[in-house]
Amino acid sequence: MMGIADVARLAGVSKSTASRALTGAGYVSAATRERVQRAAAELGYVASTSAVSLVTGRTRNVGVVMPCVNRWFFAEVLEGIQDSLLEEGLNLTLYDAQPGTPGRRRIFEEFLSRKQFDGLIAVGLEPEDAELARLRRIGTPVVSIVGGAEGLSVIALDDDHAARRATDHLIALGHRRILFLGGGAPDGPKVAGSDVERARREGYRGAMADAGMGDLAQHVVSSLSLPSGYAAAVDVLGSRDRPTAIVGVCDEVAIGAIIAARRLGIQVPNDLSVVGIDDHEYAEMFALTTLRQAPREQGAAAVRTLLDHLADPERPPTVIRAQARLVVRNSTGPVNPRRSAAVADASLGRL
Amino acid sequence: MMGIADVARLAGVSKSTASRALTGAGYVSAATRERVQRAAAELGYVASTSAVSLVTGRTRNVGVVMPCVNRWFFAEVLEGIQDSLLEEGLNLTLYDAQPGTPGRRRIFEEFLSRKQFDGLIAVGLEPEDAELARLRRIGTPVVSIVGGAEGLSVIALDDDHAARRATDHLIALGHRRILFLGGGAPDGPKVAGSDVERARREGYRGAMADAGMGDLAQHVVSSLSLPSGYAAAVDVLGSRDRPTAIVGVCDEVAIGAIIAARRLGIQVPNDLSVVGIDDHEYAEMFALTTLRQAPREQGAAAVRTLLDHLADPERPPTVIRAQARLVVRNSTGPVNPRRSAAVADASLGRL
DNA sequence: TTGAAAGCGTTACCAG
DNA sequence: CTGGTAACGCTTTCAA
Repeated sequence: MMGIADVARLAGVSKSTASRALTGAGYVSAATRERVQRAAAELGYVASTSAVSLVTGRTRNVGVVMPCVNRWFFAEVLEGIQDSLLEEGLNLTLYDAQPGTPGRRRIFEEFLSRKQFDGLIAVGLEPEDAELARLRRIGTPVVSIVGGAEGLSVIALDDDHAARRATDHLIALGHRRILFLGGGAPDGPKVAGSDVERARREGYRGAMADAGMGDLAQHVVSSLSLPSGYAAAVDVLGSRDRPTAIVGVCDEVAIGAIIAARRLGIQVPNDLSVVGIDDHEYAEMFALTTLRQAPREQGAAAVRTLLDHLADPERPPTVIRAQARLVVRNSTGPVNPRRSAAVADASLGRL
Repeated sequence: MMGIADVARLAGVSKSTASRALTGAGYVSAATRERVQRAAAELGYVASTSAVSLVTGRTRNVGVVMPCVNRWFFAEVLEGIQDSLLEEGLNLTLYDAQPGTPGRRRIFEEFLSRKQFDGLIAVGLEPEDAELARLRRIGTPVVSIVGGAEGLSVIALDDDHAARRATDHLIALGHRRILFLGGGAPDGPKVAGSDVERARREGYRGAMADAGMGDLAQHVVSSLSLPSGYAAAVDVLGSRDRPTAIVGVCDEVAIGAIIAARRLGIQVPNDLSVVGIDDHEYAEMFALTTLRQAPREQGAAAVRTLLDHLADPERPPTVIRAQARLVVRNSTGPVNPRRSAAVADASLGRL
């Protein structure tokens, strides 16, 4: 095991000088620095992280907690975080805290209090009270993506606004029978993403109400996944008085609806308009109109914010709430008068 | 900052005794242990990881390197690893080493040599020679998932075998015009997954050759993603002399082909059979016949193997090569005689 | 069964 | 600009 002592000896200087030369802190003559660096390179010396951390109090390590990594949004955020961290020479310790698992409990009770990192990024966590309490007591800065909490810095999408714009877009195209697809049952059990889903549903409702169509608002339950969106849409679209437009709680659900429509012979966008929220990697393939959020950039922003907090511990928490941009593709179009009429007929029981 | 000294003081014992009581190593009377633990709990004491690592030489931390986290397979493997690690009370440090990025270079040149972890799991890395050399010199055990290398323990799928079985399944159904969809151009640039793709293509070719249909073997390029599979399949299926069956290099590509077929009005499985490799989360929704690999379990197995190496450093490397199991759903069926004839006609130029 | 003391490999402080 | 020395917080001999 090669230590800085070996480097110092080879370079013919003291440990202190070697340390200064290598870390760049403090005065060292150019010649000495050169000599020490050469020696270190020759020996393949790498400083022991534990020793450095022990004495400096910094781990050069950032913790990331998220409820899963196998969903598009989370994976993207994670890559965004990783990229930024790498640039700063910081390590990423991952905690995959799936709700309701013993692993999650352990993460909150043991791992997070180990102070193995200089700061923490929590993504879409929707922590319970006990968990939130632990988060606060961590002692290092915490930045939250998606969800927020008093006293933490937050990077999030304005979900209400996104859903509102999605709905408004459909309304502007003349749609009235607009369905909101996705999210849990109004008083079902709490699952990952349910806060987000609720906010989006509220946005949808708000837009409908503002357009004087509050009584037409309709919500069908679906998990935030493509197969689930597909299954739910098959049910919904099978009925005679089906909607002319669907707001998907997220792109995967919206795409599920498009696939369902195709299978049932319903033309998109002629007979059915579909809009999502995300701008998922599949959105383009399905020509999905959607509200773009940029998860990678959210990840990068979280790292920046965290770094700011690290540099100045007194810095008050900040909240960034981004507005999604509408990306119009080909899954939405003006309401089809024929279908519309047929629907009207159907609803009057004449067909 | 509370140290073990504070715990010791409160419990009225020495640091050594406190340490023994807390770590469980060495003799401590039950009464003392009780007292120390109570004191620790009262103070909310948590041992400093860096201090412990410094003295024990163990970080209780496992590194995981993969070329991306936003693809199904990798995300699943990652969750499998995380679950197992959590159970063992080990931390996971993630390195997302996307090929060709400066980040990747940095990971190999700086991070991996920091010895911040007790062991490393490399997933689908396909390292270049220089990278592999670094991997070997890490000094901690390395377990590889997917790819392998002399001297490392490996957990992998038998890709050749999987593709063979996929192809045999189609042959047994009477198909002759079977296309292999996916993977890079034979001598294109090296991209993530290209070794895997090559092995699967070989398996396909082998099966075709063994059935005396080697000259019918046909390969169309596609990236390992759903949109890419879709686009490639649209091209392929648009032509009059299209295949009656497709082997997708992975499920996403296969599903892309199914979606393409539907769009073109081609019935699956009546007019086209499609088989994939993976058993992706969407496979069931598309009734995709596929060869199941279990990435979570591969992750778990890698952790087990790594732990074995940690427990016994002399343990020679092991290689586990799993055989995928055929899961028959509804995307494959007997070749349709009518279409088959039409194709034969077309190929003779009579249509 | 317990305590004192010696490190683990660095950085940081203080003289020189 | 450089070298000695004291931490950093813990585990681990070694004696008692």
